[in-house]
Amino acid sequence: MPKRRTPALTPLPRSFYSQPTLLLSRELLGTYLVHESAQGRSVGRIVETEAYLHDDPACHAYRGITPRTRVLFGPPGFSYIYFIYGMYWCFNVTASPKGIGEAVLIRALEPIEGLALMKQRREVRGKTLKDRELCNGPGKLTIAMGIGPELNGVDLERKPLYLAAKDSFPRKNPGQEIEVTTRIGIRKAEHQPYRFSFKDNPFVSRSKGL
DNA sequence: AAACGGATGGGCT
DNA sequence: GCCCATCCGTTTG
Repeated sequence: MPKRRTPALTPLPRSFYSQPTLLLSRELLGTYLVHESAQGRSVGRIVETEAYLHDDPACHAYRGITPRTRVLFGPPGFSYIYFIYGMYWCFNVTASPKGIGEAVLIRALEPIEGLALMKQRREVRGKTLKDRELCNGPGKLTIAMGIGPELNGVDLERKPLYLAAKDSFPRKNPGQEIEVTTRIGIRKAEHQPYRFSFKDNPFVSRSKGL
């Protein structure tokens, strides 16, 4: 007796990632991040993003190509995963044409599928978390989704890590108004309105930002 | 509700 | 040696 059908998900094509980065940051809202790992499939709906542009001092690519930022200067639609504060990994989607280093940071997801697996991965000091605490931050969602450094630089057009279109699942939350605020946790170019989120969505990392 | 500090390690001047 | 696109528990108002 099937409890729930799992939809066949198709990765978004390269053309999706080829739009201007600020537009892409908006268009990413509502799409589904999918990781098909050995432990199982987990899916989250993107509800919060931040753009990092080539002329933007807060962008890792601002000072040019280094071993770390190499993937940022490649084609759009690849993963850029970096290590932060000695403990966490943050997941980005590369944007902009080859040779220009821009990206979109994925800051929060609404957990859609594989919640038991997410809770297992995110378990903090033996305590089980609420659904809204699983992916409401860039460092949290990589843990919940099982995304680590081994996935840095992979093509998001293919398994095991990819994005699927907004209509891949029945829409849950009403109210899809997009809110634009300043970015969180940065000290350079902190006034730029480069953060995008679904207004009043309970799964975003914070309700503030401006 | 907001502010604060500790954990913890790679990247780059 | 300083800076971090963070998180979590504790303290303070």
